[in-house]
Amino acid sequence: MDIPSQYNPKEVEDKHYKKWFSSGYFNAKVMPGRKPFCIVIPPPNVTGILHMGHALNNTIQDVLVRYKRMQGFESLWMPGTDHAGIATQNMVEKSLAKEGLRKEDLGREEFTRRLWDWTDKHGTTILNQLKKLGASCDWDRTRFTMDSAYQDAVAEVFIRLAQKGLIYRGTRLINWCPRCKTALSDEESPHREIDGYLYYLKYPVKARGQKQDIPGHVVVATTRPETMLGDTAVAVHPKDERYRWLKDAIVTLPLVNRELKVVEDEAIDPAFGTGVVKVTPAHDPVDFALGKKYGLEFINIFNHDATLNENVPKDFARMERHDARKKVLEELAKIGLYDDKEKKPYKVNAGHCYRCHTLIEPWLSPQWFVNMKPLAAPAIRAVENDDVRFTPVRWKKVYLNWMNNIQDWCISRQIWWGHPIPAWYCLKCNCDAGKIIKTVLPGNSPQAKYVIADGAKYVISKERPEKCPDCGAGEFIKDPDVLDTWFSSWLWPFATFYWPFNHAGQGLAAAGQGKNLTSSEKILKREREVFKKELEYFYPTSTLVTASEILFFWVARMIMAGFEFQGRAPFSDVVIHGTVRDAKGIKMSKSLGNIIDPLEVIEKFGADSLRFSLMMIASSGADVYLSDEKFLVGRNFCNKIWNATRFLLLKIKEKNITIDNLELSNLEDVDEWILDRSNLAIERINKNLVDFRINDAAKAIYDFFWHDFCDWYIEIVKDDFTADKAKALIYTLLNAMKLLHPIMPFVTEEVFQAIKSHTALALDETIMTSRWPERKNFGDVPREDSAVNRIIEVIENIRNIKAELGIPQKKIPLEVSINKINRNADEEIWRKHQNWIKRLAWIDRIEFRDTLSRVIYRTPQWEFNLVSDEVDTQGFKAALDKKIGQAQPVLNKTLAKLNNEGFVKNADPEVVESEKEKSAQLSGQLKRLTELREAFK
RNA sequence: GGGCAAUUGGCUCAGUUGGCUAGAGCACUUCCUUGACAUGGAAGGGAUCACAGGUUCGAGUCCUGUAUUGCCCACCA
Repeated sequence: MDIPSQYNPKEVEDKHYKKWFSSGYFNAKVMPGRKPFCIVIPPPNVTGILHMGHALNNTIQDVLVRYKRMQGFESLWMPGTDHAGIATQNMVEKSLAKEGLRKEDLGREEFTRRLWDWTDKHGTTILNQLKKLGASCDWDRTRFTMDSAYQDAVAEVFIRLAQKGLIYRGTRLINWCPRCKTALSDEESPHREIDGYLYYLKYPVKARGQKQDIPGHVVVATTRPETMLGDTAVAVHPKDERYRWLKDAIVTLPLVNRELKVVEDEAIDPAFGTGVVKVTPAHDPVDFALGKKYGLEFINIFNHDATLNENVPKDFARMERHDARKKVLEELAKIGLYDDKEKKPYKVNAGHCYRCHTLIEPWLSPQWFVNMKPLAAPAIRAVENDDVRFTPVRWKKVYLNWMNNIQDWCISRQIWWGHPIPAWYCLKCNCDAGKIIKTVLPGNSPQAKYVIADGAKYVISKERPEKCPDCGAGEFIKDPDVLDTWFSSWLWPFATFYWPFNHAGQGLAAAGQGKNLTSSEKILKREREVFKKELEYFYPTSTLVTASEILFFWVARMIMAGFEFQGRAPFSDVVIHGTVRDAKGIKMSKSLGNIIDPLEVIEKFGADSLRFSLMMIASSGADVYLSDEKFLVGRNFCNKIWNATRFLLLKIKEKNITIDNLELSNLEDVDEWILDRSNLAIERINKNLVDFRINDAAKAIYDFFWHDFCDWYIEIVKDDFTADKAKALIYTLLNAMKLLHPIMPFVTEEVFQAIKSHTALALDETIMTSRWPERKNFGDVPREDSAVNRIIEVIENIRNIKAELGIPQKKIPLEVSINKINRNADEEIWRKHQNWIKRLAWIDRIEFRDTLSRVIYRTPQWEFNLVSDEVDTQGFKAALDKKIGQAQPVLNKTLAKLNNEGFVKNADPEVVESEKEKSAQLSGQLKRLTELREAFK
């Protein structure tokens, strides 16, 4: 039998994965009488390529799914991808640019076709990469947020919310990305600090009527001077005495020569700037509110690409916003209304597009919104009640804080890739009312042909309406916008089960896009029943594993959708893990060039090494700092497992031992010891996995396997390798492999299969579906005081003293003297286990005597001497002094406690007792150490 | 501006209801190729638990304040 001394993951991983997949081990189905466990994957973008964040996220999920599967749950991990509207469109646009084309050159239909082509070609890349990682998803269920049944779910949801009055169309100031040329939600426009200036502009003022004692101008402070072209008012605080006179003045907007209104509002801070604010209702959220409140004019001065439009003086039209700023300042300076020396550096917080990082322009435009407050209510309650729990729990507060301040959600996007908005506009009615204008916008707006104004009348319907309910005309245009990607993602936990069951499954739907299905109505009906049952069985799902970045985007909204459309939360636990960073703590990103590619790590060390290392490092919820060396833990552990197995199997072969059952017999103390340690490991791992402390579970199995099993048990048992021992070894090894399987699926399967083929055991087909180990008692072992623990202590003492004496690792004789008290029992332990001591402490013979020529170590039970000429007394004495120096203050502290009445009176009696024991033990120890030290003068 | 965290050996982190001579991994020092593994084994050094108060018989752990760092939210131009 040839087993190489180094584990080679490459030969192993693909082989096992193929086998698992083709055997259907990943598939889950409705199993009445069996409890379900379900995780829906956070669907990666179709544009995605596996990065370390995915590796971390999906390893955690796989660990949980595999653990539950082995525990006998019907364990489903639902996979799929997200169409990622803006991201995907940007990507395809980029590839188009290589051909020198823009999407407008192709037109919407052709561009959409390209998007589908691209999705078909690249959309499964990341799923295949997840397979490399070992992900045990039920791949037959793979869903896509744009497949036909899913589109139906999205339309259904839109219609239901619209019917409830929770969706409305309105003209609001929204976050506009001038590069992606679409509206974004607040969440998609994160604020970032940018360096800017506070500019002081002078607006000419003259008296209204007789009053003469007013200045010639008023100074306003602004960070965005270019927006002054859209000003329609100035504002001050009503109690600001300095500007009393403004009410009776005429303020003129320079360059434009528009008269500005003067408004007074509590919101104005007199202490900021000059206390006078320029008001641009169409381009600033605060000003927008003021505009609404005081009935100001809204003048939109920007095009959709953030160039100035025709609502500004001719010289400025079509200028880019930054150039316009420069020119506005120059022109004002020319007429003495601005002095460049008076600007002050100022940090501005401004929204940025989360896809392309372009500075957001607050822009007034008609969009679709969801009124979120009513949806939030049950989702807040559920988290408050712990019906949905967060791990780590601190996220609960973050969630509640956001939910309690939730704003309406802008869901329309002016892009081409995404779910259509099921809204239709009657051309006749709307054109007659001037609400739809047939025109061509400058630039390349997707709304090129029709401008649908605020207040246009619409019909909400999945299909094109036949007739207008008002005028009876039959010509409609479809709303040209698409829905926010997250408007489909928030349905993921139930839309993946084909809710609302109007469409058949993937196969059928893909074949006919829903059109050729009339002949298959029976199948459709049957499928519908199946899907309903599945949703009933697997929903609510169990645990959602995600990064904190998408808590609001996705997690919060899923909880809301769950309540709204299923009447229940979509999952009971949300596990939030940290962000993957490099060794310096900087977030890994492609643009910074500090990424570590998980696929390269898999290639180099294997998926198990990657998985184990990640799980070991990622303490729950904390950020993960990675560097190449970190993966050595996993690689070394794989190798350790491999070699331990190799050793056992070679020994079994060499001794010609046949193992055909795992009924353990003739157990000795050391066997009971390791079985006890096994039980402890099982307990720890279960506890930690239930609490989602996967790193602690990983540590527990690591310590058990490496230290208890390899360092002690295998080492002790080595020279007494009987058939009974072999059984106990294999039994323990199998249990360890099962405990480790969720984290390291491949090497554990390899070991499992190796055991299977090298023994006569009737094992399961695969470790994947074998039963999770349970605690089992083998006689009662006094844990602390067992003979094995005492011998381990002896061995450690001898090794320790040898090092202190500077005796190199050579075999030397040991003299031992056992104390008279309890002599027989103690001596028996020594005599019985002297072979262990000899081998593991490097002793060549043990002599039992009444008195020793020299005592070098002493315990209450025995004392011993190491016979060697090469003794470094200096080092030994120093070591003794150090030990005495450490023990003395502790003893003093303990005695002080015991002399303290308060302590003896108030402390738990058990604690007092243990302090007493401690003091006795310490003073004994100190006495022995001091005696030894004296003897070594 | 509001909120939430964190601060423990050189580095990364444990320390779960207050009882700890504060643990682990990596790194470091010394020794060992012994018949599974040098991707290994053995031993060791190294921390006044950010700081200042407080509660308590007792504080790394609870409370208050300070400092530093990080994250999230927010319409102060």
